[in-house]
Amino acid sequence: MPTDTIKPAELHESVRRRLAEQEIRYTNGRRAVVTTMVRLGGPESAAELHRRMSNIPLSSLYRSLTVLDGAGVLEKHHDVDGLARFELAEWLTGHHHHLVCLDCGMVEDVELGDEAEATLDRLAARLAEDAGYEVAGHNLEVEGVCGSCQQ
Amino acid sequence: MPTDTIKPAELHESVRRRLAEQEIRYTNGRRAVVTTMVRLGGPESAAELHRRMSNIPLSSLYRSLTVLDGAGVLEKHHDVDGLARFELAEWLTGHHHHLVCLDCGMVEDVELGDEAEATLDRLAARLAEDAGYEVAGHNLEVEGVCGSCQQ
DNA sequence: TCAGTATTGAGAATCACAATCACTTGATTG
DNA sequence: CAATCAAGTGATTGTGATTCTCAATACTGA
Repeated sequence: MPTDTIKPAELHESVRRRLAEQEIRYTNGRRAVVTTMVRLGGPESAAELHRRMSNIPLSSLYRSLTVLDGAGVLEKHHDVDGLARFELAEWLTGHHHHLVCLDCGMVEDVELGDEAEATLDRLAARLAEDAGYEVAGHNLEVEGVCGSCQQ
Repeated sequence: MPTDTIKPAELHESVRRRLAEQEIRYTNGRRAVVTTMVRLGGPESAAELHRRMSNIPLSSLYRSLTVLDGAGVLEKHHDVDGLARFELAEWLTGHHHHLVCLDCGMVEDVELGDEAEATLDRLAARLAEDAGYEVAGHNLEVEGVCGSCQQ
């Protein structure tokens, strides 16, 4: 898990700076969201986050998530059921891909080795250029059945 | 666009068989959905489909989409906003990947060359196995800005 | 400290989508 | 060909996630 390697204090400082650039305050509520995201590590739904931070009202939580997403601190994805899931942005955690369990819906972060990543990068770039796109990024989603769902 | 190469008549026949295997009728409403999907080619939302088929009530459209998805004729994805988008399943159109425009949200189907696809396949398989997953498939999503959104 | 702006909390509103239910259609059987 | 009966449809209502509104509050800079 990429987030293992990040010290919370440094991360909060990075986030604070990022927000400051955009003149957005790093309030307690927002800090709490980031802290919880670090603790959980993977992409989590608003409902799950709320379960861990029941003191923060849902509406405020959603707003914090929106603000942090807009500021590039969080990234918003949607799982198989369309539920929104948030995770710390890649500039905080490192570039990674997703393993999705088709059975339980869990999403796991995985990193590719450098060589593999470079290959993928090249593939994506070629693909985009051929279609007249200006490349911004890529994400490989691998679908399968996770260990605990297999037996 | 992969779907260019498929004759509607054959495709309908394939779909009919697929549904028949599961004792599901290929009704007019369902056929209309498939026809519209072929015409549009890419992943489309229920709302967009409804715009093209305003004679079919939304509730019926949703049901048809659910049935066709369940039967494996359509595949359901979720776009950046969490909106569900449907497209013809890969066994009908061929395996492909997605180019997403970060600006207008449009999703385009793209095919990778055989060698590239094989490489990606290997990557995905290794990745999944290392994590104890039983691989089922993969999808590469390349994000960028499309031609018309660039200027 | 004061004014002005950003943020929050509580609740209502919205939106995509699923479920219900009475009615229709269409396949099957005699 | 008509009777039968399950599958499908349309209209409507329900639901759950997310967003909006607005009054109350907290910051920030002068």
